[in-house]
Amino acid sequence: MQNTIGNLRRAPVNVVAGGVPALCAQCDARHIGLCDALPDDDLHFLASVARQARIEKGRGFVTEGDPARQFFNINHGTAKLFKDLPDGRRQITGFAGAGDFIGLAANATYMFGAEALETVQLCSFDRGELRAVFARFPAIERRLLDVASHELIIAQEQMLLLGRKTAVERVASFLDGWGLRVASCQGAATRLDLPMTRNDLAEYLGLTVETISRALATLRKQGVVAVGADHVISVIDPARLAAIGQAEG
Amino acid sequence: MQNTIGNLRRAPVNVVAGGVPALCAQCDARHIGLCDALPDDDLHFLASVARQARIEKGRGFVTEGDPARQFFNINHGTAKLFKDLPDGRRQITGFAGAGDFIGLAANATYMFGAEALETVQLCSFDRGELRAVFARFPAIERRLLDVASHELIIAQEQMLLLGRKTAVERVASFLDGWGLRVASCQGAATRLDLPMTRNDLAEYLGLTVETISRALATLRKQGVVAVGADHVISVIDPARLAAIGQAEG
DNA sequence: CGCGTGACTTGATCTGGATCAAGGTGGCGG
DNA sequence: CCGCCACCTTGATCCAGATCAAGTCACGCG
Repeated sequence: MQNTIGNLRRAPVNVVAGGVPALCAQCDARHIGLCDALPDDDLHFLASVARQARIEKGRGFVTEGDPARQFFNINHGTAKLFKDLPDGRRQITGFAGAGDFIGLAANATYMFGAEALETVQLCSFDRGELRAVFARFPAIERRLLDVASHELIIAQEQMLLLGRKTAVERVASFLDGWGLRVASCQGAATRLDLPMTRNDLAEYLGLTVETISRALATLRKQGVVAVGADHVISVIDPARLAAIGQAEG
Repeated sequence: MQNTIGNLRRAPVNVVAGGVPALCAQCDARHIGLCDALPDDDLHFLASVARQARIEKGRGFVTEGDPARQFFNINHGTAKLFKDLPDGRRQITGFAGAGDFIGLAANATYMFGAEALETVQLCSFDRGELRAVFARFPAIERRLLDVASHELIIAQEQMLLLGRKTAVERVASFLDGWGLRVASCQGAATRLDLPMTRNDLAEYLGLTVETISRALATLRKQGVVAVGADHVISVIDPARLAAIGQAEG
């Protein structure tokens, strides 16, 4: 239950003349997620209540059960969100990347844990101060409702996956979904650069590492993907991958 | 993709002097869910944009893929929400009862199907008109964000269940959760009156009917529950049930 | 350079829950 | 009253994925 963020600091609100706050200028999420709902001017107000932090790879920054004092918005990097059972079984409930909001699914205490898969940069907002932000910018609250609704859709998709899909279907679904995710930022990518280990994948898809490995081998033998070194997976046949993931194949 | 609601009608806004709209008077959800966020006066405005409908047991009223034109708020009865795979595999993503809101997890089209488990009464709101409601009552939008956040917590809990729990743990989790749910309305109940069949349960918990039956038999033999006729299950040892569901036992 | 360690793969075996099969029970229409 | 049908239970067998086991590979470190 220790404070997992040591290096929080009040964000400096340096303003480039006529531009966006320095804090936001090189933020990967400037034009997605929360902040895109605001004109540049209002962004200054938001930046003034934000603190920026850098989380090293492998470091946890949310502990399930801790009082939920802050929201987070990821600027750069990827984190995993998870829930554990007392005996160590773990379910990763999602991966959060640039623009993603962490902390919606919380009441008094966090109902999940979070850990950086790679070095993560994020903005954190005090939950109390956020009330003030809502009052001033109803657009943000509306945006949050949209975000939450979308997360609900993703969550239901994941329940279908966990409850009903086979191992190969789960892996295909994941790769297809991850492809769409990066495609929405960059162009349609054939080369996926995954930030997570096979073990993370297993904990996300409700399987074991060995089964992930075998499912990837199956997809490779079918000529659907090519498995490279260092977490790189190339999609050879995107249509087939999608079909398998949707259980149409 | 046919319209599954045949008997929608414009709700009459009969006002009992100094009271709540007649539409809302005997609504089970009057003091939970959406409407509790409003004083009686404002309720009239809300009622004026609501249509009330009655869905017979076993009747579907949302079809995945249909254009998402309305939100629903259940007044009475229970419905199941689900997602299907092309080959017929089904995952029930949740059960919605009085006060529960249906339609958050949708964008242009519904991303799930819904069907009444017992005769259901509900209010439906046109999504367009709801914009106007938001503008007039920001409290509702805030409430919806709370609702969505809470649903997100439930969804993550369910992912943990589907991805990592054993059959007996899943059934225990469900019974424990259902017990808490009815306890929050009525007092702590030892006698659970379930509206769904064993098959629904299986589709909710990612199992088969047979496994549900066996898991209940196990819990019965352990003296944790008693299985009665007609969907009645009595909780003999609530603490033990909760422990098994949380995988602490 | 050798050694230790963490991530991954592949093979052999085991097992929890699925599938297949056979009743039991109760409501309901004729 | 009977026969049908939907729902549930219990038993026998099967199998997808877990578990156990053994390597391979890349990398950091003394």
